Amino acid sequence: MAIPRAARTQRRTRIQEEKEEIILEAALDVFSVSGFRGSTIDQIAEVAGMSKPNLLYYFRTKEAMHRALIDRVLFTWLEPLRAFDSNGDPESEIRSYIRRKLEMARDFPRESRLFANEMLQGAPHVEDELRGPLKSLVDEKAQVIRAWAQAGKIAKCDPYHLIFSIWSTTQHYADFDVQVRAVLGDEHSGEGRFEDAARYLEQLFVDGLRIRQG
Amino acid sequence: MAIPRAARTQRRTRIQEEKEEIILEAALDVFSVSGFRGSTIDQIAEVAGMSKPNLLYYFRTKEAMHRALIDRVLFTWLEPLRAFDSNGDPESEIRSYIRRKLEMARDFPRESRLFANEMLQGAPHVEDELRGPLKSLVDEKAQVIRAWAQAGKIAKCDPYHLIFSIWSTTQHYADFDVQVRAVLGDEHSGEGRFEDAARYLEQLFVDGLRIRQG
DNA sequence: GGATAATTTGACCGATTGGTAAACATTACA
DNA sequence: TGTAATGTTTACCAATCGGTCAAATTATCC
Repeated sequence: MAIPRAARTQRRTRIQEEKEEIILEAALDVFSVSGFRGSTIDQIAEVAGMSKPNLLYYFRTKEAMHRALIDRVLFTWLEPLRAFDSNGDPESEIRSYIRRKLEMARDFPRESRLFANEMLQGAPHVEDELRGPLKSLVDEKAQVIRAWAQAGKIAKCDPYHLIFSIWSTTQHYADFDVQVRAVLGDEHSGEGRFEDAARYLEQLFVDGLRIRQG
Repeated sequence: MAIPRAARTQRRTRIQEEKEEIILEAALDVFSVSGFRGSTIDQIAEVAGMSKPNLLYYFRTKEAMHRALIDRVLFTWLEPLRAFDSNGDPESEIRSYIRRKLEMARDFPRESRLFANEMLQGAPHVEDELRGPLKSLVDEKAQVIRAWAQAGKIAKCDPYHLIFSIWSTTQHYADFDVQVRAVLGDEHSGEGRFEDAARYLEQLFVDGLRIRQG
């Protein structure tokens, strides 16, 4: 008789590892587009190429699948901020943080959209993680930025809103990809748009628009 | 016998105006959180305080409701960009554009989320509007910005990515509101956060972070 | 006030939803 | 190679989905 997944205590078999990977991959495809409520187990099963009861053998509910996915994404999603080095040079740290976040938007757009979907719905499944680990990490890095500002290395500015603005500008290229492509037109919506975005954003954050009064 | 709404040609009655307004208001509540697929007519009917068949008397399908809502939101959503004055002073135009967009994120977060939801799903219902009217408007304003750059009034920069960055940074406070509140903590997530954001963003766009090499 | 048009609702439909039961197939391991 | 554990599928369930219909109710206008 099959043992329900949650009750298993022994280490996972090869098949379990493989299949769970396939399922989460398919779930990412579906959840990232339609959100939790808008996605169905049948859709995920079809993308994964297996039967619905087979999915439910590995994840007992739709919510468990979403949970596993969100947990994994949430961890890797904060990798660039964790890599933000307090001892580094302010300019190069901010530049490379922007670059890394932009690369993630380019290489992992589904992960970005999954997260965005969850935020739009009011983060019903991850609010604890936001108030806990996320807030702690941001608090820590905000202190670093504040110290830089007080040392005169960068302009005085609210470090939290600085982080928000880096998040939003970079993730925009994943979450609003359709809009970006539509506005840029077919000519400029190739992969080169990430180069252009990187160049623009680095300039924006380092120099601003250097507006001169007419 | 009742005449289906779409076939009516005479002017709308008072009741029609009122009820359609109530329905769209309720639909905005629901669609903005759960997206099109994740929302149900029953949910909207409950929020609107009327029976499901009554909703369907005014809007023949769920899609028609969403359509009417998106059309209206799309128009008002571009109001600030339309108000962007080519003959104005670059600094004050950009400043007030940021301010206006931020006010919209504060005062109309549901509209922002409705739009974000549609983008995340690949804009299946509005891609034409993006490639048509939206692109035209952005093209026009991008030309203005480009002219300012060439006249040396602002730094040379990609005007499209400039517009994207204003969109993303401002709308972030509506779309990712839960995250912003979670990170800022209960103390700083009152309405004052929009003042802080406005101050930070205006500084960012005008001066950048004015990073000085150590 | 009565006729007519507009509005509202309860009952219902077939399709789809998340999830289950149990039979069947495959794998791991002695 | 046998057998017990693991993995897979078909058939199915109750609940919910978008939407229809006809009857009942209300507003409008003469």
